[in-house]
Amino acid sequence: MSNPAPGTPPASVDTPVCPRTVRVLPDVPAISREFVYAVPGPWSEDGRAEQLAVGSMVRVELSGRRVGGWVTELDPDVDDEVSLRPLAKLSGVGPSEDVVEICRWAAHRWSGATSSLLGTASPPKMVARLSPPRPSKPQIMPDYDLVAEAFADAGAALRIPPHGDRWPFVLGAVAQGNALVLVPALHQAATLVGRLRQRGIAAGLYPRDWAMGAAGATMVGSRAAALAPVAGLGAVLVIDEHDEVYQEERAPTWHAREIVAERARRAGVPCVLASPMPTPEARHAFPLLSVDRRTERAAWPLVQIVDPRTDDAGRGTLWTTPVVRALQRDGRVACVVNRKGRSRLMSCANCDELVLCNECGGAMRQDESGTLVCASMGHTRPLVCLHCAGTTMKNLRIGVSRAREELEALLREPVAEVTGDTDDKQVEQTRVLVGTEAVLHRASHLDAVVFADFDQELVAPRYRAAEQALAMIVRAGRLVGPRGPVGAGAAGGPVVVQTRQPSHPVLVAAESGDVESWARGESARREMLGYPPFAALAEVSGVAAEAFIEALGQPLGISVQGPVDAKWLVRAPSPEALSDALAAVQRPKGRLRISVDPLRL
DNA sequence: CGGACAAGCTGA
DNA sequence: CAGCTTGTCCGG
Repeated sequence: MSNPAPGTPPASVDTPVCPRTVRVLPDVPAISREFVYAVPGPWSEDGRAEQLAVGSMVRVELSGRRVGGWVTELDPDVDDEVSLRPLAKLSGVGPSEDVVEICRWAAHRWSGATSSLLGTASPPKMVARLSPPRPSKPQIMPDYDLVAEAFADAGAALRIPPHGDRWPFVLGAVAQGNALVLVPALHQAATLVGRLRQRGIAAGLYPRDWAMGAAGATMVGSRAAALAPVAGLGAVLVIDEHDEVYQEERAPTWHAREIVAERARRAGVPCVLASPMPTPEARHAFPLLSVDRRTERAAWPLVQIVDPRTDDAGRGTLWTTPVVRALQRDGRVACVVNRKGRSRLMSCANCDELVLCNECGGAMRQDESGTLVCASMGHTRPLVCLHCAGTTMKNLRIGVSRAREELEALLREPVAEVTGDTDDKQVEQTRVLVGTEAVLHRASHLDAVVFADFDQELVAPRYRAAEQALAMIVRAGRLVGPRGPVGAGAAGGPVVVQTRQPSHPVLVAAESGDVESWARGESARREMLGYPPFAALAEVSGVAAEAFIEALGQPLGISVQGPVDAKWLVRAPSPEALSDALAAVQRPKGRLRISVDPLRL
């Protein structure tokens, strides 16, 4: 697909529309200015001028050196055409015009450089020309009312349980035309592409098959695929939209789900956000649809809650009797012991109740003077147990290494510690694995998963702690299988959760396979506390942060908190209000990092 | 970003 | 005051 030049005068009759000048955004991180270059005369003769389109990748001379860049406008208004330098090279086909526009929108939305988004939207290897699209077999819509309903209007937040079948919805998406399908991991995307091709559907993997999408095909990929070219886009589907991998962690901290939702809106096609636990963001943007309750419940894992306060034998160690018993049964098991973050968790030495903030529910720790301070909001209270008035607390934090040693002694068999650099062979050969959350990414097909200290997750000083905790149970549940026989598969093993908060909404949701009441509560809480999607946040840090905050001032509706650890928090009632306010500030010199709606906060 | 150029610092 | 470092500006 070569874009016709928009806004070119209708004048010259038969001559092909060839731009004489183009505006170019250089691919240099620190440069956000665009520059106008002349299209070299000979390019009109050899057809290169004709190929120029918004998004085209070119090389230009910029202050004495050659840099890459993207064409952002054809025949822009310019004062003196004479002094323009010529384009140095036409490198290849680039992002389509709609994607260039989306990159501009996203750069503003997440207060970052357009060039960084265009880089993600560009082919990994230069593409000289697009080949004509492969024919895609006409699709038969799956005979399933929910699929039809999901893709009927603007889209939906679609609740499918951890072991629910997403394939009918993939077929539903491709039945609308060329689809954009996002999955959390690239290997899942590759599998999906294979399945689609078996069905005779023209599908490509992003970024590898960039040119296929540009020519016209269904595109499947992970986060980066949000910026894939898809000529003839008919529908968008995001699988497991709750997964955190959809947000870029480097600034600009763009979110694939938000980008594809905006693309779908602009293209007037449906956008379906599927997940076992639709996020407040998805539920805020789209109507909620769900499979029926009975099907949903059966496709959740079996979740067993163990409260260490009721297990005398377990006092003082991480491993309670029910957990040890579960681990002694046959089969492969993984234990998650999380020591991430600095949330040192304490419990009362007398009654074993957790030491939590009575104002916000977050974990508390002792400061130098012995006073309890909550990590999230900074509330303080004296060192007294609210439950039994005890004044002696014990530290619950335990490292993975010690947990492994304890477990090995209890089970009298080898236990492998899984870290980032444990080799796969060892992971495969050992029956019992211990590690941080990473163990859930490394292992496959387990017979049980144990969360040894789930309270660390539930009370972590992050506003998304509960959501992240539930997502972990979903991940574990996928490794052990569904609680009830689903289709041909047998019932799977348990996800065992050790917690001192057995009635926490996240655990009630996981245990019952019904996340609705948790989700409503979570949305209400976010709205009340002013967190996304009901408000927008930006974390501003770096040496230039102070000057930036000073220049920002106090625009109406914008609040500024901090500095805490040399970081400021800017809060606005909406993403638009936030990005407009941030964009209005003249950027001071020096390093500045702006994280919009950061995950860890 | 990286080159150009200006202003500031140093040593003979 | 040459020779060098450091800072600031700007690119078509």
